[in-house]
Amino acid sequence: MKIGQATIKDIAIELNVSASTVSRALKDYPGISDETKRKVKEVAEKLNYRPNAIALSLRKSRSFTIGVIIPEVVHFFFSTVISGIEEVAYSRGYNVILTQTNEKLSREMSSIDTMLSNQIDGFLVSFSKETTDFDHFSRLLNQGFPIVFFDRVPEIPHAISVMVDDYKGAFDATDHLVSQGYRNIVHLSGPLNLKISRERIRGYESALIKNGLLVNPDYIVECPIGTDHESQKITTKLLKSLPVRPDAFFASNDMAAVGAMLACKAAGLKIPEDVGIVGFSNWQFCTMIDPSLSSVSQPGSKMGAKATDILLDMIEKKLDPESITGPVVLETELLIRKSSVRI
Amino acid sequence: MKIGQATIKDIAIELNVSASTVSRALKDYPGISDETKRKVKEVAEKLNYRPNAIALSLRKSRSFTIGVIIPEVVHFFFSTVISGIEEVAYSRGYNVILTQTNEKLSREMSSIDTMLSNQIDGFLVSFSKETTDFDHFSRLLNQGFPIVFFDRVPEIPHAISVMVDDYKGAFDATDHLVSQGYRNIVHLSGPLNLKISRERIRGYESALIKNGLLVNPDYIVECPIGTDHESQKITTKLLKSLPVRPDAFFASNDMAAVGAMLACKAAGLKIPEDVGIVGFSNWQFCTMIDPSLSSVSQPGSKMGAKATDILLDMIEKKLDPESITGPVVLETELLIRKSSVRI
DNA sequence: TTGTAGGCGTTATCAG
DNA sequence: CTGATAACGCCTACAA
Repeated sequence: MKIGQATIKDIAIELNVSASTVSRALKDYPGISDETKRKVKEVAEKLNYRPNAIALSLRKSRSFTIGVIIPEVVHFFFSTVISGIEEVAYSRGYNVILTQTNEKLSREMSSIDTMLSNQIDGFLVSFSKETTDFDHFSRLLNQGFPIVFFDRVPEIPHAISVMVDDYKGAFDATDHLVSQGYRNIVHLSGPLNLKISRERIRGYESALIKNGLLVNPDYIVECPIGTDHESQKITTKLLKSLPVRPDAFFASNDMAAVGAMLACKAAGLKIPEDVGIVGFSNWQFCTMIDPSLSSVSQPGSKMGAKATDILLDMIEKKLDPESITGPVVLETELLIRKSSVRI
Repeated sequence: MKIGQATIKDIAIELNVSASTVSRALKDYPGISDETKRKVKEVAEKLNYRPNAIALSLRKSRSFTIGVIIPEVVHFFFSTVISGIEEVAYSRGYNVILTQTNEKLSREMSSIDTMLSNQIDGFLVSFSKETTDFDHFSRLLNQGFPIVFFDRVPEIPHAISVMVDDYKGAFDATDHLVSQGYRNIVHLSGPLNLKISRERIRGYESALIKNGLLVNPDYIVECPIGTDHESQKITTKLLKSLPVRPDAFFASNDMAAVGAMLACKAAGLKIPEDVGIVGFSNWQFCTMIDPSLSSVSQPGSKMGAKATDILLDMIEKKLDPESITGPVVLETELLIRKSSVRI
């Protein structure tokens, strides 16, 4: 038994035919005798033949591999995106090469480089926080290299991107709180330099206005870090400092929502009777806490799946990039649980 | 400007030299005039030359890519492992191809197949819950193919594995519960076909015995799926069926622990006063729930990093597989929080 | 129905 | 110091 993988050549030698015959027989080409096909397949089986994808890639200048560039793997939302990506890629016969930037631009660039070296067929990108200049992407786009951005999307022409409707998600959440009779709704916002944070604030404000409520700037509080710890401290302070006690919190992320919940409980307030709470992202723990946390779900897995489908369509020329004009916006869904239902 | 990537040939033509000269110049081979080197590098830069890793792989029968097979990406523990893997692989110049099995054996096998087709240099594997027969791995191991198992490790000779000390983790957790005065401790176990589950059971039993308590088989209950939902149902039933009401639950994973917590609360039991609870894995939400959940932390990132280092050492022949006799065992740490402290 | 030759991009080997 | 050639494994015109 030869060391290493059996090749077409090995089969050919064994059967005293040419390599091309074997190649054709294996792929059921017309014009190969059934007898030969049978024999070839038999020997292939016997030798445990496995086509060498590398040789194929070289030949076809296609690797059937896509590169995924993501800020951090250990992040629930991104992990769901990866999962969606992997699902679709697998079902369509593509491999996924994964790299995380840890929010470093330098690493983003070097990863792009090695992936290109590896002849990947396209990129799926959510760029790092350090990335403010998009030349390294524009250059590729201009060459017609397939790239689909998700979640964090750049403002450059011809870039195809997939994102969620942050505005509507925030609007729905706030509107729901109002419909439950809450009136003094605090918004625990994300970092104001992020567009998603600003969009969510916009949604929150619109919902208040639509319902004839006043927008009070004191009720919009930034939670720059976004941990439960931070938000717990902030909420505790708010409960004491605000002239009118808030009766609801809409947080820009679930961890912040949990912080608010813990702070309220500590202050002796009952949820949802005294205070309603809604988060954003629908992390797994939403159903595990008590009371269960209402949240605006971001379809991470769907986003990954959608982005991948678009990318693969581009790669396979099933899709004309020109046909996509704006970003693909996925719907969020307000999942109503116990933390915000009192009627 | 040619479409697609520039090749060595393009540089050669541009400079009227041979391809081999270019190849050598680019790699600073001895015996190439500085003048030529300079010119070659200049043109390479100009044409934005990037070596074709695929061609290299074909030539060297090495892809500088490792394959990672994991049950689920959306799983806090595994995402930390992936992160550790990616870190080390990146720093050592390897690519990571990722695949999730979704706990399906069939998918595990087919992923192995495509990865082998892609000439990966080695595997990092945590197998699926369905995997009870390890022939597909043994075969590779016998051929000398580099594989490192992590977390879920098989019991086959010559398999190299990295795991945490499940026995000790479970022992510590149970011992802690006893020290807090809990006496009727139920263990919600993982699937019994996984070695980690059995090790945790062993740790649980040892701790009871050490403390002079009886091991009651009825108090060891399997939660095959491991969701909070499942465990909630199981716990609710247990609370009714067991002759002596349990006063503590040690769960093999945090989600199951949360399920138990919810079930106890629903039954009107106070935590930690009436019932103590400890989980396993230290998921992020442990600190976010009320009461906060004690848990045995598993160093996921470290596990991924360690497994990758070993694998790459094997691949690069820096390591004699024979030199590793037993599994590499990483320490767990019991994080004590409110759910289990009543003294 | 099958075989031959050439090439995908690179590099090792052997000649000059 | 540099060039020609072959080979990694596979596919596909073109020939036979």
